[in-house]
Amino acid sequence: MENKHKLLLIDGSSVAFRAFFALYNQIDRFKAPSGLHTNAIYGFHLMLTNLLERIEPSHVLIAFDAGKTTFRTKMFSDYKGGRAKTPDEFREQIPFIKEMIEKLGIAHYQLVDYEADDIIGTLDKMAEAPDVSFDVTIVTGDKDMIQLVDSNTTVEISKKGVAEFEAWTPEYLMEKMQLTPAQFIDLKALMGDSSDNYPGVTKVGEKTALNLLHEWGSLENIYANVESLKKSKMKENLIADKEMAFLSQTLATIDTVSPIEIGLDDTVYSGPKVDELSKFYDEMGFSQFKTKLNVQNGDTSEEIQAAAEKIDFKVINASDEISVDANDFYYIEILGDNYHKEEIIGFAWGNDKEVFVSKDLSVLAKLTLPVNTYDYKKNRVLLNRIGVTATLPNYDGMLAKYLISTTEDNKISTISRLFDNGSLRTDEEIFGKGSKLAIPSDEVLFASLAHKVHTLAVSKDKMLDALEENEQISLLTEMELPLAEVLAKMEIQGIYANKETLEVIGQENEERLSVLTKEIYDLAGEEFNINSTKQLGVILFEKLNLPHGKKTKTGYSTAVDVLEGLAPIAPVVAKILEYRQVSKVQSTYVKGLIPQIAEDGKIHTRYVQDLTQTGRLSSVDPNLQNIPVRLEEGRKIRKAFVPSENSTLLSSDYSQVELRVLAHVAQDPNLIAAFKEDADIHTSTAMRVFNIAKAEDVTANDRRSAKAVNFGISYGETEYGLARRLGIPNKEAGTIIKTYFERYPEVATYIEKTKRDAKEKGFVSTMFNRRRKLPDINSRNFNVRNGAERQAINAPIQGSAGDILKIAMINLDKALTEMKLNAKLLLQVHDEIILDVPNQELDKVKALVKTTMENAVQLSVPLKVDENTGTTWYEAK
DNA sequence: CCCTTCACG
DNA sequence: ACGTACGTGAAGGGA
Repeated sequence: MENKHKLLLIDGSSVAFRAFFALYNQIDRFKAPSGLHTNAIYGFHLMLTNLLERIEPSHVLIAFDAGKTTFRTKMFSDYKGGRAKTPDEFREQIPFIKEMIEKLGIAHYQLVDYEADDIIGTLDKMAEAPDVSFDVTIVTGDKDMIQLVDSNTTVEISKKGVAEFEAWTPEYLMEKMQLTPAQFIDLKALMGDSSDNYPGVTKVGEKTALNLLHEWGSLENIYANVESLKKSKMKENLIADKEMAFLSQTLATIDTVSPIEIGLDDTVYSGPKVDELSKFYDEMGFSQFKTKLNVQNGDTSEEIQAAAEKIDFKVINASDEISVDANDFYYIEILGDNYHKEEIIGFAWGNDKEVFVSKDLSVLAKLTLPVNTYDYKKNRVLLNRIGVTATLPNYDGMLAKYLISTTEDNKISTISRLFDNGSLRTDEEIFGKGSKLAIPSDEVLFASLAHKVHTLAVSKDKMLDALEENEQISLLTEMELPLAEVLAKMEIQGIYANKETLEVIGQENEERLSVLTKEIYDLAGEEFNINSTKQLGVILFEKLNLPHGKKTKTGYSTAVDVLEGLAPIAPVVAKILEYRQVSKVQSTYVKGLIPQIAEDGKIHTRYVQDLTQTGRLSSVDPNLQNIPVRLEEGRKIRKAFVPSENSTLLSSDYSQVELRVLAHVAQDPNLIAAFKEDADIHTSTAMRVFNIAKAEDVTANDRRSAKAVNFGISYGETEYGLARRLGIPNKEAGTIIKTYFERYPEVATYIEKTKRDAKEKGFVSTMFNRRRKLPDINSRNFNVRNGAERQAINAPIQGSAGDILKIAMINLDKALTEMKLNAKLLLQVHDEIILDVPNQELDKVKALVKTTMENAVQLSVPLKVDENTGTTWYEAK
């Protein structure tokens, strides 16, 4: 096969500008030793690295604007006029960006009288000549270059930060705006461009321009038919501004035959000039890039150490005396994440002054604890596997970092960056990733372990200060740390899963799937891969010509709601829906779970304690928080989950806990009253919103609507969303929401206050001071901002409910121990816990779980717990 | 590796 | 003028 070349063309001026503003809020952090600001240089580098890794181009060119005046200013003197002066902090960085580009082995170019766009357009056309045929990716900060997209040119526009781009292709342009690339020029001709400062046609914005183009196809055709437009202000404007429209069209058109003096051969990507680049990084103070560069070029560990920071350590063997102090940290390394299966490959302990490392497990067993940790739960499980019981410390670096901020991950390398000097290399750098994951040499491994312990020790005080500042100390010591112990025990305990039961279900599924497959092939008139949405789309919407609803960015959507609409008119669709259901159960829950059953006949999930934005847990490897329940089809899977001998499964769940939390935090009298009366909350809302006097007069449909509103409110639902969900007109949904807020006025006040608070402080909190930062809450982008507002409304509710169950679990574990009961907590599913209870303890434990959960905290409304028991999880629900 | 789909609260 | 509910994890397809 022909090896296709890939050309990456970057609008350096606009990307640099984007980079500058992406890191503008941290401008003071980015300073070279010389005092030069480096945020744009750094951000530009990040973007570049990201693009080079993702696109793997063979050729790259970065084009810059040459100066203020261009051939366009000669045509229209106001072109790009009226722009705010570029900040000095930005301008001073441009020469360094160019220097960096050269050292990275990338070509850059600018041309007097022309813009970067024209250079890129010209090279793009050269790269499309039949004898060369490159794949071209153009990267820029604004939409002007969308006109260049075609079958082998993609335009990526920087969206957010330094890593997010929106990729424009002809298909995407058609889907988003129903325009061809050439029409995009006419769009700008009509609507003008405020940043390039040409006006287009008076009063014509994007919407009107799109309507005109959809109707007439081109600017020329609009004017050819302008007289046939019905009399309106718009028609007058079009006629009056005709000249400006065509001038704008010319200004908007990129010159693809500009007189550039370079060719494609000059854009070959040669790769970094390591020594020069390394020196440049020193000048800029980019220690992380330097470390990475050294690693990529296979330097010995010694040199890596020199580039990073050398942490001294002592290697300890089984026969050595060891010393450990309660203020020390310890850290245990495994390859990958699954601490139920992976072997310990080394460990370290110590403090910011001295660190010890070892690979000898007998040494690990001698470490008498408590000692500060990083991911206590992991250590507790790993030590348990070698017969050692870990002791809970008062501080855990991972949990502390998670509580301080959920915006980033909580890796030690991230802690190093945020709370130390950032010299710690990432695990990916040390161990590789994917298929290349491997244990490094002892030398590298030990250095890395020592550095981790050092980082944890150095960062502890700063992180405690941050927790103190946030009033989160007790959240760490009284919630997350004790919970880590409870979760560790649950994970170690595991839940029995019956392989035979799963196999029987699997057998039945296979038979059904093979029948369904045949039926679908028959109805479709051909064989195809039913699991492929792409192939399915072709069958349904091209071959069978069914009406397609929404489209995804890759093709037709075949999601359930779309298919459900088609089922009545095409029998094959009903079969496909049934196939999907069975196939989901088969692949994820039968085929997926069987290999997860360990030798002890149990499944041991891992709860991720430091991930969610709201404070909930998540469950992985396997996920036991999404075992089917809603449809009988999948619910059968629960028959495979069983208690230990002479025991029963007990499932206890909070009833409407999030709405109760809402009632409490909002202090809404009507909502509180409803819960105090133990009313059916959805019926109660229906009565209030639809003005129904008696509960028995509430129809099923009223209740369904009320239920949708009750849930929607805590997610910040909009009128449009509710209308769609209920299949009613927007206006009607609007009335329902409006009435809801009249009946529950304090809920309305609470939501407004929460949004205001979030905008002011940049974060929201749960009842227990857990925080969620909302960096987008003041975004100028309507969608992004609205999204953040919904998160602001939801996070305190979902998060407080999560915190409440965490408290209940800690209290319950304690009570079970104190009462010397043998019942064991097995699983947690957000508002529900599942226990394995010896039959003779059942009554006692049932009552204990209920009271413990209902009294975890005192709210203005009662907490209510429902319970179910059974000899399988299927029955206990 | 990203996208889509679908399982749960 | 813009798209649409919050929070997750896993599997399969296809580049």
